[in-house]
Amino acid sequence: MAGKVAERRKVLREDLINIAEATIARDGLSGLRARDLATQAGCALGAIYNVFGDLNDLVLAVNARTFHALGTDVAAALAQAPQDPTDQLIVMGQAYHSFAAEHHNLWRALFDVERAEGEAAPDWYLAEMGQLFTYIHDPLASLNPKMTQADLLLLTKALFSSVHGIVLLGLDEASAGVRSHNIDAMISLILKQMTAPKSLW
Amino acid sequence: MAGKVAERRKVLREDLINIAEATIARDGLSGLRARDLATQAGCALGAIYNVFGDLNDLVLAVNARTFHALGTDVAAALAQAPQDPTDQLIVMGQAYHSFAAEHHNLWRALFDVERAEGEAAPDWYLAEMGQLFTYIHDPLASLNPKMTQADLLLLTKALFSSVHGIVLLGLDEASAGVRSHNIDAMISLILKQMTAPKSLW
DNA sequence: GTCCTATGCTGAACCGCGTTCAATTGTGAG
DNA sequence: CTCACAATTGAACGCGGTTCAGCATAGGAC
Repeated sequence: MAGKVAERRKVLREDLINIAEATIARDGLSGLRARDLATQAGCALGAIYNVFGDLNDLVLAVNARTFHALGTDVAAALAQAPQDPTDQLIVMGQAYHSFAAEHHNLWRALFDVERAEGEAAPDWYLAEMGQLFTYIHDPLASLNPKMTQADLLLLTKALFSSVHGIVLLGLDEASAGVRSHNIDAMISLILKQMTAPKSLW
Repeated sequence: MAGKVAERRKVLREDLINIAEATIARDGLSGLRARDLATQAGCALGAIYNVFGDLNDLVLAVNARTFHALGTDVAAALAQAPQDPTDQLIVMGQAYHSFAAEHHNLWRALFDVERAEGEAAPDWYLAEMGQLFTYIHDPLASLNPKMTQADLLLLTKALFSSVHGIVLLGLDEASAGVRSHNIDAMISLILKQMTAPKSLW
């Protein structure tokens, strides 16, 4: 039977991604153990390495899913948002925060995964990132019709990075009593002021 | 001889911190190995554990130094900055960027170190962080004399987080060709706009 | 059906690493 | 000098990712 092996591996691959996803969500990236994975998947320890080069590759597969889900959430928020570009940015920023808070361990794994020194980011990463940037770019472009592409790109990256930083540090101290609505307030504050008409351009 | 043991340990403690600092700076946090440390310090493997509870404690000691050096750099930049509060914020943000770029691995270790789930941050961390926040808070207060303390704190945290996010993501892709002056441009862009008079308060 | 070979699968073993603790060495009071 | 106690040592432990020699299986030839 042609492709029997390929199919078995495909099923195992999906199983392993599902289990790894659940494990990371529950215990964090450092809670992922090859032996536990094999036990839960009902496969041999070595079988993992027939499907993935190493555990890091498996984590990257989980991350691809996570990143895609993140993109979907942000897109859904954008679709329901008002027409006002500033509101759109705020809604997306808060959707980003919401996703990170609800899937904290999976979201952290996106950034905590080991990346080889000079290695280029995988295609799916660039594609998802590009999509997120487009969502941000478009409202900004409509707010600043005269801005050059280069400046728009800079602004896009700056705002994404700012929201990311606010969420990152905000969730880090979340256990220390920082309230979720404070994070949303900071996101809203930054985005409102950054899109306010007092233009510096 | 009184205190002979204590003195020997003190010297070893300093040696270990120095070696760990150099190792992290060269090879990153994951390049730190107990056996290498012992070899380089000319001590027994177990001796490390007479001085530090575990390797994480040693990393925290390195981080304390790094954080202090960061605070000193930012303070020095502030001291040489113009009187204009916005310029002061920009100079500090760029000093933060500069420190992170020049001591990338040590700076990353500040955030990559393992922190126990519910464990409170150590005192030195809170003290240094408070100092940094004061540097940011004061120019903001002079720019917004009518703002409440709570709002000022929110703005302070939001701006710190934003600059942190810009530097973090900027340096991550630094190998991928993002130029350092772009990071500075983003920092300047955010801080100028966020302190622009078009007040939302 | 039976044999045979090539291919896939398995899990015991390997290695590196943080950490421990029984055995050794050093210390200083009497 | 002696002794009791403390400090130091480094071999050994446990854990976890990864490998690979040996076993199982599939499927073609007859």
